[in-house]
Amino acid sequence: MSRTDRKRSADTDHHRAKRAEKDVSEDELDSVSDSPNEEQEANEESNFREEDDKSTENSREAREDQKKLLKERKMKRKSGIEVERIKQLWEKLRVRNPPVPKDVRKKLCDETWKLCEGVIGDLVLKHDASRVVQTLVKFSDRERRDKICKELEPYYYKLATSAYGKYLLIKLLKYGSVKSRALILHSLHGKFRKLLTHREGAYVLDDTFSIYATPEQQQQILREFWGAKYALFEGESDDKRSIEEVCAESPEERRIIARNLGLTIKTSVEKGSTGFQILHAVMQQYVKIFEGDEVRDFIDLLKDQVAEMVHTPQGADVACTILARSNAKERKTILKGLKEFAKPMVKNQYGSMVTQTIFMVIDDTRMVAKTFLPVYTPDFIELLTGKYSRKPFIYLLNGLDRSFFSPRTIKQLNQYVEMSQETSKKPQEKRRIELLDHFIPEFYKAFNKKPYEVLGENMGAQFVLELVMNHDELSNEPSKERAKALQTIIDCVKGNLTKETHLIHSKFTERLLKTLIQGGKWNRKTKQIDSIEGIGLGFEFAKKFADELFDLGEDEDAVKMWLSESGGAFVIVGLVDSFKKHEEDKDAKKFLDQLEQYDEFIKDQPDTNKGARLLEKVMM
DNA sequence: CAAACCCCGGCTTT
DNA sequence: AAAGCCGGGGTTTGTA
Repeated sequence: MSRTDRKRSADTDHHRAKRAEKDVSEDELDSVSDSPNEEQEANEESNFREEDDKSTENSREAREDQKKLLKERKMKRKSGIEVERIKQLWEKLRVRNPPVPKDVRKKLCDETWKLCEGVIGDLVLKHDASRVVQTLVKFSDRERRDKICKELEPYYYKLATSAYGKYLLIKLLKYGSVKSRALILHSLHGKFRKLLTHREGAYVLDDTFSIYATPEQQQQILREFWGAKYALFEGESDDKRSIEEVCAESPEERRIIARNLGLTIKTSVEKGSTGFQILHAVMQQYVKIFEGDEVRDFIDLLKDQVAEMVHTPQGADVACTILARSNAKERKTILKGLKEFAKPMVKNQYGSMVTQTIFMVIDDTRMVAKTFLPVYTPDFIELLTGKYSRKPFIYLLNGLDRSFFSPRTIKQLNQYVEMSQETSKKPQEKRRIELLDHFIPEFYKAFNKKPYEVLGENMGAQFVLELVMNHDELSNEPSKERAKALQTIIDCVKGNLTKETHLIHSKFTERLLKTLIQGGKWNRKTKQIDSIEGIGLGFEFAKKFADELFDLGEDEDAVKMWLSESGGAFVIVGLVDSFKKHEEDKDAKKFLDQLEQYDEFIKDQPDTNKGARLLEKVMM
């Protein structure tokens, strides 16, 4: 039964219909098919039996069946009354609309608990009774939950692999204390590998691993996949070595571990479990130690489904590793499978790293551009301003600039590049430039489409700055596009500054303008500007800017307007700095002279206008 | 570039 | 289950 089926049957149930619709906290368990009745239960059990011994011969079958049926009836008589009573209580307990008053709920709970205590193990594998226990868990206090957990200790594997029991197990983990979670983990210990390949168990294990297990417990679980020898629980072994350490010590051990991991991965992937986070973690271990043919086989196994793992931390690491280590042909296949998901991938925290790794390690930049550009083009503005998605593009423009990438990230990305040495030949910088060559026209197109909106967004303005400041030697030198963009920027900041909507009021505008006027970013180390020459920035831009906005000092109102905004005044500071270096230019000189007239006006600015304060100093 | 700030997810508490 | 604290990462800011 699929999840949706389950939901549907739940929805049609008459009990359910009365329920408040918005109650989403309802656990999945409760949405298991409703209206349990004896027939269904009997069916369940007979199904179970059939599964257990399929080998029964026809002739003996009848007799065996009868025997079992009899036994079943007996069982029912023995604990049947209790089950009935428990279910009655549960019917009252589970009502949601109106909710059961607390005191009544407690009474019902206590009574249910009295009946359940000691027989929980018998209840949990029946689909209706297991729901009773779930509700009980939900409404119980810490102490009682712990007791339930303890009582179920021998049953957890069965629970995890049971279509009905698995929900109870998840619920126990969810509401359980740290201690009871450890208990459950411990009881499942030794069975993790079996669970991963089990239809129901894989879900339970994945949740357990990715949501409830502590980092130590995660390591513990993963070690079990190395091989039986390493499946020791805490206390049983103090071996805390990482997989690399163990494998570095003994080639023989490495071989065994690699075989175990490889086999597990292969089985799971072929079963269609590529999306499980725990599997990503197992793969992450594997790719740390695989070598030779193992690498080729692994890539071959996954090359069509990389998209399924780029959104988890471990999966992204695996994806980056195989991208780095695959050869040209393999990369082509991988990219083909990724194309369709390129947009969600680059927007994802981890997926954007994968995207950037693709940009950084693949020699065939033409193929990369051809694969991704068409997907990005319709939404470039969104992507350029996205928290994560902008990173790969910033990289293209500016390399691994430390003001955009943390040392940790830089190190990690460089490791992938390192790994790619065997299969990639071009210098990394060459790859970046080639790719940029393809991308830059699209960047400009995106900006031109909605310049005002892009500049209005902080991230957008930052990107535009990187864009126009880029001065790599590209084959189709985009100087025309750049000049046009610079003009567009000036056009966008024309107009009345006192208007709320003027760009000067959005945070980054002032920086953008000042940097362009200075002709480069301020370098704190060298205490000067890293100026970029020959692309129309610096003095050239400053003159143009002053000319278009202030008519080079002849338009008093415009100058005053800029001076009375702190942000605007900082921009003027930039102009003054720039013009002072070029006093031989008559326009520059004229502007400076004109500005002297505003001496008083600047002095009269309140202290909140920090830009004006600074301007006073610079003008002296 | 560094300090301040902010936002979010995870964890603890009631 | 809700509220609040904490730490990490990312962003903004300050104005050389």
